[in-house]
Amino acid sequence: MKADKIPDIIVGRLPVYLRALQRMADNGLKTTSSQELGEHVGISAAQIRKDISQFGDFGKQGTGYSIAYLLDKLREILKVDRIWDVALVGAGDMGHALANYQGFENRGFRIAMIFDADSTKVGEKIGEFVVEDAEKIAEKIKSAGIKIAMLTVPASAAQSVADKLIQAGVRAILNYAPISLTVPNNVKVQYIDPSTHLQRMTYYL
Amino acid sequence: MKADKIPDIIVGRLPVYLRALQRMADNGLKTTSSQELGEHVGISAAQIRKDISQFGDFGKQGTGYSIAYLLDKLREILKVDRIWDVALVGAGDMGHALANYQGFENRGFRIAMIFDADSTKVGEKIGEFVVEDAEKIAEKIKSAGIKIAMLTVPASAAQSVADKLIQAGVRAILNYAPISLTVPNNVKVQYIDPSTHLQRMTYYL
DNA sequence: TAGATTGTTAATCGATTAACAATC
DNA sequence: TAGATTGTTAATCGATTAACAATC
Repeated sequence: MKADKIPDIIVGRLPVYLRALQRMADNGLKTTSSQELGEHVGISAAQIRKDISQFGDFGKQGTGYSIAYLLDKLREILKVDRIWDVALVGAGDMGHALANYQGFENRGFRIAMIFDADSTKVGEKIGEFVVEDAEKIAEKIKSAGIKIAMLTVPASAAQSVADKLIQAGVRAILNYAPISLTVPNNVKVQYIDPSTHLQRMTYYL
Repeated sequence: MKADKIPDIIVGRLPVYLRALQRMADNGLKTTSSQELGEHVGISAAQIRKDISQFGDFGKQGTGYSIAYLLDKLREILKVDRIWDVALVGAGDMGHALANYQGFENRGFRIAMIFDADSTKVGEKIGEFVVEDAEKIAEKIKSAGIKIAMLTVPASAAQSVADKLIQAGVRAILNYAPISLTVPNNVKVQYIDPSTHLQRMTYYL
């Protein structure tokens, strides 16, 4: 069955399924079951079947799911059956690590430009890119039609940079700055803050 | 009221409250309300009151919460009223960025040792640390009593390194490798995979 | 005191699980 | 055909919200 409005929590699990399936495909596997996929990602088979069935009937009774077919479908659903240009703002250590990161390849993303507000960093070469002046964010992002940005600036600058990005048309922000951003509800934010993630585990130690 | 078993989803929000409160304190604020805190972090006031009240009566009718007091309590609850030694495995770009990251200070963590399996990296100085041979993980982590590790190794090595870490006593893993880990249920894992996080947003573009 | 805001209850809403007919 | 596994339903479980008495 196809539902109209898919809960965020389900959408959030799809990339995890996608990643596991990509790995299975790399290992030469052709089919899998909700049971097997569930064991890989630590989610119940029932939930995986329910999640996937929100988008269509992609499996076959008796044999499970064709990995290649389900990969195609998930990529299409998540709109990563294309390559998205991503802007990176902040050319510090984290920005450098992301700029050199190979893990965006084949996952739907490509860093297209890097900005920094620090004039000593502007002009620096990082891989194939030259760091551009943060003053040019609005102009460059608008003319390139970029919708996705990664933010690796200090917390004190994050909100104002986010505002500028959104103003320029960005609709998805991956925020590495350790601060909650306030954004309009047509803009999505995901947070990566290692300290916060670690603090989610210390409670249980 | 104090509940015995706190849902994971509530524990997961506490670090976000903690971070916002720390910021308020840095800005010189003395008290806040569930309403105000909620606006900062994008969560309803009712939910914040409910979450916090699981652990005790930390607020005052009419005036709200003392920021300093609530900070103390949250740090205590999350067990970050101390400094945890953390092992970092993987001295690539991401490992370097984390080794140089200033954001663990005052959040309860300190990197204590860095490992890599690549013999050309062993001995390298990163900040105040010298990269140690991954062969020594078991021995060093056990003798230091380390419970927390960050994993920035390739996906292909992540599971076997995780197994070694757990064997040596690690109970919390922050995994930067783009792969789901299988761990016993007395071990916690948090995942940081920029591609996965980005894919959670493209659905909505 | 009057106003503000908590902690808590009950109602609502949403997510997960278990079970199984359908069917490959 | 016999065995396996899906998609879906209904039941259960859990989380969020709204409302308000208590009280600072």
